[in-house]
Amino acid sequence: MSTATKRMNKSDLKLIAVLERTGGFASAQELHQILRREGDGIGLTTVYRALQSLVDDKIVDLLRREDGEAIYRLCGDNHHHHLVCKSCGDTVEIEGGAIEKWAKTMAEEFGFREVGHTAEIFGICSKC
Amino acid sequence: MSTATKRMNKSDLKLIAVLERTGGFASAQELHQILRREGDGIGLTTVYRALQSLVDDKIVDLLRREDGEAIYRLCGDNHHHHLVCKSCGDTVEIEGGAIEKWAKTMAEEFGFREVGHTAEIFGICSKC
DNA sequence: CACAAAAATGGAAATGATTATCATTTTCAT
DNA sequence: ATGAAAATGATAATCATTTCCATTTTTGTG
Repeated sequence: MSTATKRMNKSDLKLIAVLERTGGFASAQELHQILRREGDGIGLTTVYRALQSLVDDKIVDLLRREDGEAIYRLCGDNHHHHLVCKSCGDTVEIEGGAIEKWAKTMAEEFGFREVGHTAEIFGICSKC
Repeated sequence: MSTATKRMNKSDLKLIAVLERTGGFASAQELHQILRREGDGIGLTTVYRALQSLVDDKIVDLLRREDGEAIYRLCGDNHHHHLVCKSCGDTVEIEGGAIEKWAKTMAEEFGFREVGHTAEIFGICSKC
C-alpha cells in the first residue's frame, strides 16, 4: 500500500505553524505580516501559493470576511458547516445532519452522483 | 405619523427592477452590463452607489461569491438553491425547505438574528 | 561528490472589483 | 425662475489576489 504522503514544503509547514499558534482566522496579508515580523523573509506570493495548496488539500478552510477578503484557518477533519456573524466575524461550527440528508435526497432525485455540497448560515450574533 | 417614505431615486428603482426581473443573485458588474445592454447609459459608479444604499435600507441582501465578488438580491425574495453538474455545468433550481428550517433552527440555538444562508449542491449529472 | 532536472521562491507587473474625487447636471422647493 | 441640495458618471486611486519570470534550492542518480 502507498504511504499517501502529502507533499508539503517548508512554506506550507510555516503557514500551518502560524495558523496553529494564532488559532483563529487570518487573511493572507495578515499571515504574511506575522511571518515577516518574526524575521521570516517569506514572500507574499509564496504565502498565497501555500495557502492555496493547503486549501486544495483540505488542510485549511477558506471563508470570507464581510468585505470579501479571504480568511483562512486550520480545519478539523470532520465535515462541518459554519454559522458566521456578519458583524464581528465570530464563527460557530455546526453539524449539518439535515443538510447532508437534503443534499443526498435532492441529488438522487435528479440523478446526480459524486455529490458534495456547501452551506453557510450568516446573521448577527447575540453579542453584536 | 410620518409617512416613513424611503428616499429612493431613479437609479435605485432601476436596480430593483432589474433584480426583480432576473430574480436571483447578480454582481454589480453584471447588473451594470444588463442595464447597459438595455440602452441605459447608467454609470458603474451609480450602480455601486445605488446597491450600497439599497443594502443599507435592507432592501437588498449582499452575499459573496466563492471568489469574493459581491452579489446582490432582493430581500425576502423567496430564494431557491442550485444543483450544479461539475462536469457540464448544467444547473437545476431546487427548493430548500429543509435547509430553511435547519438554518433558522441553528441560528436560533446560538442566538443569531437577521439570518440568511447559502447552500449549493454539486455533483455529476446523469447525462455526464 | 557532481550535475542536470524539477520544484520552490519572491519581486515586479497585471488584473479586477470596489471606492474616492470632483466637476457637471438634474431635481425641487420657493 | 433660481439657488441649494442631491444625483450622476468619468477618471483616478486602492487593495487583495494572480500572473510572469528569472533566480535559487532541492532532489535523484551515476
